[in-house]
Amino acid sequence: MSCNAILRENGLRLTPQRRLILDIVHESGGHITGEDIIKVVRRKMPGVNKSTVYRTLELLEKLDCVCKSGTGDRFIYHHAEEGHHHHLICSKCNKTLDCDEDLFAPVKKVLKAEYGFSVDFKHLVMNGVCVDCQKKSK
Amino acid sequence: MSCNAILRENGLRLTPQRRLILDIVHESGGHITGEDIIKVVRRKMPGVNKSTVYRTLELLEKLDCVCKSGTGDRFIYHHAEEGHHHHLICSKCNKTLDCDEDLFAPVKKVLKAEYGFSVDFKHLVMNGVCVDCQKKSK
DNA sequence: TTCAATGCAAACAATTTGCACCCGA
DNA sequence: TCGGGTGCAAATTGTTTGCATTGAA
Repeated sequence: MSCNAILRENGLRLTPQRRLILDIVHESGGHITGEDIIKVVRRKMPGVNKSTVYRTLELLEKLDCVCKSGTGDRFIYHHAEEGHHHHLICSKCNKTLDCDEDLFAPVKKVLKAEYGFSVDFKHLVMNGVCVDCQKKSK
Repeated sequence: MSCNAILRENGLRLTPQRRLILDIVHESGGHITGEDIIKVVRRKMPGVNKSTVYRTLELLEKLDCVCKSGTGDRFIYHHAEEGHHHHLICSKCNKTLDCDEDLFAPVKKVLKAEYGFSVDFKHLVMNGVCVDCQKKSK
């Protein structure tokens, strides 16, 4: 179901601001920080307030239109439709990569079996060093 | 090498404050947030300032005596000596659990092979629901 | 006497909240 | 006209920084 439909279903509207924010998250490909969303918003639709951005993100998260994860010092958002994937963030160049969630299926199983913990693997952020930066540092 | 030794080696001192903070991180078993450290400090040694706490943590991290990981909205610290383990944080009760890092060895390998990404698995924080809360919600 | 160490207050950054106005169904 | 939606400013939260004082080697 589209975000628009989800909104309507809850008696909410797809305002230009919400449309914009939704688009930005979408266009980001993988994921994007709240701060960066605000930057883009300021460029594309000046006058839109950051509180609107955060409120919209909160709303969209509640409606499962976007996912929110923590990267250590801030939050990142990504489109829920794009399926669950994990985030690889290069600590050298800050570039980000996504990887498939299936990779973690075995781990998930073990955690459940051995620790009784059912992990929410929608929200996994990993730091490390990407290929390019590894080459550079040689 | 003990933290004390590491400090001395760098011409630094193991002051009562540092000793206390080190102890708190140690006693926390798994890991503890900066805020919680401050709370315990206030109880055990009132008058010690939070800036001292954070500065000490920063120092201890630089000296590899403690590790710092981020959960999105805050940081958690744990003793470096206790080896690298990952953190399971229950999103219902906020209880935390640690799991072994070996669990992720296969994943690490795949990420390296398929994405060329060398993950730093010292700092992994996972959200989910713990056994107890799963029972409760039934 | 020197410089590491601390307390205090103020700065910070990212995010959240209170409030009043506005506008569309 | 009712309440969803927004902008604005101020509040919060966790953490960091600047600065002057203190105290141990």
